[in-house]
Amino acid sequence: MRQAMATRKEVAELAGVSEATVSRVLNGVGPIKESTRARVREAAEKLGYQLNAVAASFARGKSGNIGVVLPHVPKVHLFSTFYFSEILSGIGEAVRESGQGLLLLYRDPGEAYDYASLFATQRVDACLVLGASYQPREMESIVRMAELGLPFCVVDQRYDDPRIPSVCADHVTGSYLATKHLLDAGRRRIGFLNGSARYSNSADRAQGYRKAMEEAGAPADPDLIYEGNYSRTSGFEAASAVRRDLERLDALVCANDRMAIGLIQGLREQGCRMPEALPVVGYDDSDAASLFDPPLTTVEVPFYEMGKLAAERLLEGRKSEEGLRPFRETLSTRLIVRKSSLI
Amino acid sequence: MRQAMATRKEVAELAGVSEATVSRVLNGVGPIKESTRARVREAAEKLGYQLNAVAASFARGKSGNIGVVLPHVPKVHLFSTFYFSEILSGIGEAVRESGQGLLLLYRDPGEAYDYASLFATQRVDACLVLGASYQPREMESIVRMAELGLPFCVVDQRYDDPRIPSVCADHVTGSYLATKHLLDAGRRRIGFLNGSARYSNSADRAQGYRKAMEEAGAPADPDLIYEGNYSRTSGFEAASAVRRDLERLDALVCANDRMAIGLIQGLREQGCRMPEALPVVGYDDSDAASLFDPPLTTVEVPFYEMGKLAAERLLEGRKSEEGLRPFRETLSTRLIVRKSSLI
DNA sequence: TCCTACAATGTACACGCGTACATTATGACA
DNA sequence: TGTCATAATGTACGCGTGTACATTGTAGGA
Repeated sequence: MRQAMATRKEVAELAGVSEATVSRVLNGVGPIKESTRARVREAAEKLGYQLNAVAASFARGKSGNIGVVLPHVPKVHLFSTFYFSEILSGIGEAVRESGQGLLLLYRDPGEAYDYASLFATQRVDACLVLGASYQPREMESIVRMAELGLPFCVVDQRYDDPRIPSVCADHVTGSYLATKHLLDAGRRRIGFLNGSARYSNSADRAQGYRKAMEEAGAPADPDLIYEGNYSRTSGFEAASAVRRDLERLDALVCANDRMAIGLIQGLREQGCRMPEALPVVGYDDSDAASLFDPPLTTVEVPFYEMGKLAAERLLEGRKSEEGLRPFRETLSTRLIVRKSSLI
Repeated sequence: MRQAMATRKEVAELAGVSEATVSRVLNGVGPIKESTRARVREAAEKLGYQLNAVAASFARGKSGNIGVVLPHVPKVHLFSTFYFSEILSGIGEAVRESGQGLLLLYRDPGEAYDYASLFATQRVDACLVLGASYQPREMESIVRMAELGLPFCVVDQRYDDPRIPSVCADHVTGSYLATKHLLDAGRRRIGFLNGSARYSNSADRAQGYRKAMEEAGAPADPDLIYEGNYSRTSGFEAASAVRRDLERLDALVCANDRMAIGLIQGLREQGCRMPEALPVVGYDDSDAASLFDPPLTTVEVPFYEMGKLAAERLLEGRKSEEGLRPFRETLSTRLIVRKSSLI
């Protein structure tokens, strides 16, 4: 039942002009007499004609799509993760306003992903990389994109290479503030539950933590640094180790809220009263942070704004003549005090 | 610095074959001598040649993209909503496996959205509609798609028109179970905080609630039915009205967890002890439900599965010859009892 | 050896658009 | 009226595929 679309030729005939003129009217290009424009518009309307976006992309040599490359983690509902969902919301907002398409792409973390071919095959005109890590193959792929001068931006992952554009958050300060908050409350032996070390933002958090500890003259004890993977489950599992070290611990800083929640749940399961047994601070200020019992002291990170900014920068660059210059934006973070860190 | 891509012609020359053969090898079409296949592969590899996806789409007359149409609500971080994020995660999983592209599209709720033109312009080969409502203009647009026999599927919104394919959840039963749970606990005067009436899933919830009440011989009191918009804020605001009616209320069923949480927070702010003052049940079994204090009794809805199923059905239909036949799948819901509904 | 069937490959073109370049209309000005 | 700049439009072609159809190669049977 799908009716064949009217062709540009038919529109041209009906309006009594050439196909080129139809094209010009529909794209708002070049000088056109007002009467002609009206005739063409009318003819197109009457025939129900619409530009074929694929053909137009082809002729222009641009897909009109911005790609967002996401890690595919089996069994994880990626969009349901505060981190990704917020960043994506920001990206969505910016791209929506621009009229470009938003194409979602999955990559296997750790695998080499051929970003360049995304451009070679013209599936995207520019792309945003989320959840990137320091792993060699992943870095190579990204560096290669930079070498080719392709328009892209990495979100929340720092690389030393200055050619790699990125939008990050100041996790060093965020983590520093979280730790200092506990130190100011008189805690000295503060542990740290970090996420996977392969992300720069994990390293940054660790750095901020260490910095605060050193400044306070209570250097971080390596034995009190735990590693999870940012999942609630990993926090839950870390509870055993933390439980064992409980006598040597005054407080704990977690690299995200989910792990903090998992940890608290795990400790409770092991008979600890929380937060009395161990003040905890989270990180991200996710929805869960304020809803959880106890509400989490945490670090607010402008994920939405980061996504939006990254997309906007990319879209700007797309317009300007000689692509976009590499850039690095770092947005600030902020401590939010709630009950989980109080005795 | 962007190096020009090698052309199919060059590959053909290097391999000593025609362009058609190159195309056949790369698409795995038709019988090809093994030695030829190898030569072509090698040549393509050597030249770093890759099919131009846009050109291929153009030649095929298909974009290779599945569209997901989302409502754009200003200031709402759509992906950060349990409902959308779960459905999207499911869709993402199915589409990822299929090798199609996943194109995100925004529509203004209530406005007429020209779905048909999405196809006419070939931006998508099929599409999924999320967050659709009963509003006349929206319905018209969707019916029009059905009339044109376009491949699409509406998620979690029922229409009477049998030509409209959809994947829904059994909210009547879900809401029925939630209400019955309270009735079984001896509550009689049960109120209902619904979401916007323009969604069929709101109507279904209301119906399940009324059904349970009638069966129990305690017909729903219209005065005890409140309306929010599924946001936490709207739940918070509803607290005033509920507070006023507190003497006439034994318990309250909410149409989603966010509103339930907002309501409880609002009532607490007005000096009520919760859940003692009013047992509440939520709906969705979002992450927040189990984290909140008190943990919410709620109804589990397989949003992820719904998204996945809808996408799979669409992708199947794409393969089969004469498109997809209209279908309606209804997935079941399940009550989960926690503390918010206990005295 | 010739014929036939099918495998393997080549030839040629359409797909629908954007746009460089060519051409014609228009109006201002001398 | 003639000239010229510019507006307005037309002509023609390329973009890189997929694929229908034509052609050639090959093997097996009569």
